[in-house]
Amino acid sequence: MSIYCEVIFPLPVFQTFLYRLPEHLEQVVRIGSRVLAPLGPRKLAGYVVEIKKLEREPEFEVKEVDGCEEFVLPEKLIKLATELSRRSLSAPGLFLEMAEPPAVRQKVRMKLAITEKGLTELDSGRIKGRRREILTMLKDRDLSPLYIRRALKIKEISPLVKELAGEGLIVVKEKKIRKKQQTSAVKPHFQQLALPVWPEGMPEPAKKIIEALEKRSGGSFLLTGEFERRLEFLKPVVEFNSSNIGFTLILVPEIQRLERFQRFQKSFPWPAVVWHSQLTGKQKSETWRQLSSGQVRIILGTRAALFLPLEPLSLIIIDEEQDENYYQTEGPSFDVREAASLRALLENGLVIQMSDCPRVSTYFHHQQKATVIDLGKEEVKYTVEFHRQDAVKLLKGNFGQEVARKLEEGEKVFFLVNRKGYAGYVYCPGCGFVARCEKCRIPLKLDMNEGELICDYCGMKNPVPDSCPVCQQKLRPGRGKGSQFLKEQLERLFPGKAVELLEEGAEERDCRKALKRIMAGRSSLVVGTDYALSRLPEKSFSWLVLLSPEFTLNLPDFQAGEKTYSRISRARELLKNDEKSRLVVLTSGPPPEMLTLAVCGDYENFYRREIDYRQLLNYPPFSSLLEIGIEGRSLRSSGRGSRLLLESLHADFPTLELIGPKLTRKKWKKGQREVKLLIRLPAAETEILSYLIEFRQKKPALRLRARIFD
DNA sequence: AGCACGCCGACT
DNA sequence: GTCGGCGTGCTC
Repeated sequence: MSIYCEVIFPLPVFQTFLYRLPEHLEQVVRIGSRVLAPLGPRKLAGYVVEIKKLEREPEFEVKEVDGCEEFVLPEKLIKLATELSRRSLSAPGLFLEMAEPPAVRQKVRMKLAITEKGLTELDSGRIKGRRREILTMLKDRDLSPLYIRRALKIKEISPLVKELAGEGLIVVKEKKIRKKQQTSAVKPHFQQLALPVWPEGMPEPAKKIIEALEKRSGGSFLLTGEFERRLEFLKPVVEFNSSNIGFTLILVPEIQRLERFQRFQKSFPWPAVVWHSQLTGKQKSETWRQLSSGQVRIILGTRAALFLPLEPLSLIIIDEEQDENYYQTEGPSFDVREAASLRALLENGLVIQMSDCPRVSTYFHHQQKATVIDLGKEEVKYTVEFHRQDAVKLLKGNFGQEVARKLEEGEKVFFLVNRKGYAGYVYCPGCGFVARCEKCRIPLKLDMNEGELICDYCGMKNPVPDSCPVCQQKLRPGRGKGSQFLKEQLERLFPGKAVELLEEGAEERDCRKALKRIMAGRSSLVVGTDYALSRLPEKSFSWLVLLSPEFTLNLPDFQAGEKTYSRISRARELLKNDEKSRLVVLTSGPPPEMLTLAVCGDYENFYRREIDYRQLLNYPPFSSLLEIGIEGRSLRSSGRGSRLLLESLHADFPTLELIGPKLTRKKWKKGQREVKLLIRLPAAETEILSYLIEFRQKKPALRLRARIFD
């Protein structure tokens, strides 16, 4: 009787595939083995999740596994992927892919070449249209299909390639890029020190954590307070864990945040490594080798590091737990904080979350469990002032002269703005016409760098019309000025001073250059959006000007308050905390109390207000919300899908409270839109999740995404 | 994801 | 008529 195995492929599908194991692999393949198997016309690498015997042959034709690699994925990571898939409604294979060691994936480079027959046919003039264009391109040199596709703007190239190859007009040359380094089958492993290290002179809460680590009883703590104090507190804890218990993983929300840990990392006697998705193949292989050597005990990284096969992973530290980057929307969407807790649970490990402005729910839950450790913060020394005035008007008066004086003293000023581009819209002063996107119907944003009108929804770029299409008057930029406008005004008001603009869309290289100029003091005026917040060095500005920071407060989002607080909190980090420094807030109306609390870093009072509001409106943590994203192949199909889902939810869960639906846009996939539903969850979340999984099976063309707030 | 199949409008 | 676009369904 043969032995079979179920295989999961890194595809956006929710099924396992059954294969027969050839005899010579029966003893080799294990759960977690990376195997090569035929799927349709192609061969794919997947992971074995089950090995079994069958009473009788299944009805469908079963193919045989083709080969097996040495690498075996730990079962815990398979469990993690499965569980994350269940909660997020993303395909499990996509999570498994994240756990892949470097250099296992073999890349194949495809090149197309024209044949003799192709050349004669081309000369004969019998070939027309697209086919002719492709052959003409190939006359000079071999090209990859991707290159041709882009050059000729063809949507689907593979049928064309197949056709031409079938007629013998071109040949497909496949070149396997050989693996530079074979990943060792040795997984990262942990070596306990011969002599346990017991740190001395620890504060009481640290002892509590160490006890939990030693017992391997799991659990979680929330560390609040100033960053340096957090590190100081963590040092003996990490030292204890890393010498006696297991690996320590420090997670940061984005790559830029790794830098802050450099010094911390070096304060330990063991080599620490960094792991994130931007490492090159070579760097990954090298890091993997270091991990396999058993010397490394501390890993610093982004979400990608969460899937490293570290055993035992006894401590996961999550830095800046409030950071929105922890919710990944690209690829398989999931919450890194949730995944970290799951991973810790599988490893009997402990989680420490850190932040000086934790999410309201996080703070609430930890307060209930008495696991908040507050290390206190620095006293605010800078002065805070509010103005109800337009930035440019303000700068033209006394305020501008003070800024000029500051600049003469060699100090730096940072302006935080909400809006990219030059103006939010352009209009005709004669008839009131506003230029809009033809597809999305929203006003187009004026971008001076591009010299174009850009749609914020679909990313479509349009040339700026010379005049109003209705009455032929000259169009003007409207109110709601953006970063480019402010930069232009600053350059005019402070002639001779370089103004740097830091916002998304700039080349990473240009950004680095700008940062260098700022650091060197060659540029002292900086305009930036949120993009700048994570890149600018801490405590390097003596003036911080926030332009309409209340803007985000009014977004239709129950988390608007905490998001605004966290944004301001992050901006405050850039400000030098001394008597000479100033934080200036420009609002259009009277400043909401929330802002006053945020600019002073008064978390306690912010929290008290916010938690009252949440209770009043029955938002998390007092209820659970389920966010469902529905993405179809077009807006129409997502809309249809969302209505269908709504109806069926209403029918099967009559008491369910629905908030939504609404449209969301995704910047990274221009033009694609998803419909978002928000549901107030009854106690049993599993029930509704299984319901959604069933719904997905009935409507496979829709991509569902689930996220739970509680 | 890739690929095939099938439907539909717009062109040599 | 048929070419190319797009929606749907399948892969052990």
